[in-house]
Amino acid sequence: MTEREGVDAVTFSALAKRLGVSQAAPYRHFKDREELLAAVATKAFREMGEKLRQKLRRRTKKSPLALIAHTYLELGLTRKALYRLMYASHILGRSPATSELYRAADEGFDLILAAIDPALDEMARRRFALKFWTSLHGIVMLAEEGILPPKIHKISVKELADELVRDTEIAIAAASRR
Amino acid sequence: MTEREGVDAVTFSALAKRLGVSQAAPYRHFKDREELLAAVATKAFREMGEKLRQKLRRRTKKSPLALIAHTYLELGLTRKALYRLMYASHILGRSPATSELYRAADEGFDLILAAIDPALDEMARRRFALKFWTSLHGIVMLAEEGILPPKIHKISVKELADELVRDTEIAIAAASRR
DNA sequence: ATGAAATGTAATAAAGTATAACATGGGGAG
DNA sequence: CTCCCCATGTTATACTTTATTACATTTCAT
Repeated sequence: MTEREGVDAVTFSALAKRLGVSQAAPYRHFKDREELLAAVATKAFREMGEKLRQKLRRRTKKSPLALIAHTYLELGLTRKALYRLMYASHILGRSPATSELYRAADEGFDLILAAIDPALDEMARRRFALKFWTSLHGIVMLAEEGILPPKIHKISVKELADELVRDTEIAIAAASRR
Repeated sequence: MTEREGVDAVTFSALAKRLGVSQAAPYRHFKDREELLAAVATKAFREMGEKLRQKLRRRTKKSPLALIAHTYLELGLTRKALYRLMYASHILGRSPATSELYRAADEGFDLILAAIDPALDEMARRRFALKFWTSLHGIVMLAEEGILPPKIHKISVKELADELVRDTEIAIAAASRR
């Protein structure tokens, strides 16, 4: 391992060196690496939530779902390691710190939920939100993997996300009409 | 780190111990950990492809897409670490070994593609396949995360996957009719 | 001002990665 | 058949990182 990248580069050693403190100092603030990473991930969720809420408040011409999709996509593609960490429960484990993380993540889900026609019954809304979220996550993950490089299969990632938004909105509209 | 799990538990040390050889022996077979993991992931893709092809050959009453969805889901939920590794390009890096991996992964995509009405034009088929794949991947990942525990949000993972299959099939049928 | 809590340090044990130098056994070329 | 080369294995070693322990110092609330 000559040089580490992404999450692997976040070590107590590196952190300590950057802060100009001893290697053991960070242990005064985080029980172990897991807790450190959980804190980072939680913060990331909160910040994304905040960013999303801001964007949603000053309503543009974009639909809420489109706004959400684009924000997820941007974060996922520009800060790959961070996005990945946010969903890396196997790294984050199940420390007490993690329950906070799940709360933060749930707030993200709530934002999606809020973007769906409140006239629909609760169950249908959850269903749509869940489908949207999982699908979006799948797009971001595979794109980020490089398994969906920008143009492979002749379809761009953004196009794919936009299509997801459109499909979802059409389905919601159809369900609302009934 | 008292005890490691998942991919982190796959170390040259552990491997050597299990095989009853010296710690350095595995380096004769794999350049480094990355290469070892890439090999494991590639094998997993191949095996899943094989399993899928088998299942698809002896046609049951299940539709091909349902078969694919259920297989992905099962692998993702019963062999979490492995499934995750398969899509962990940040771990697998970009060694020569990895291009093989991408080829293996692509074959998976081709299986999905083959399950979509060949009467449709190529572009539409790719689009459907891609949407289906990303969506399925999102469901599996989030389920595996524990972010979608079996019953959270009152919707089970399997239900979600089945809904994806249904939606996709309906959309394909609609597109074919035109 | 003082004593406890918070924060920092040095020292060290335990794992793991990776490489180098050296050993050996089996199979193919002659 | 013999020789030697290569695949495979070994020991030893350097380095990195995690994590803990025992000890020091700063801070700040009473």
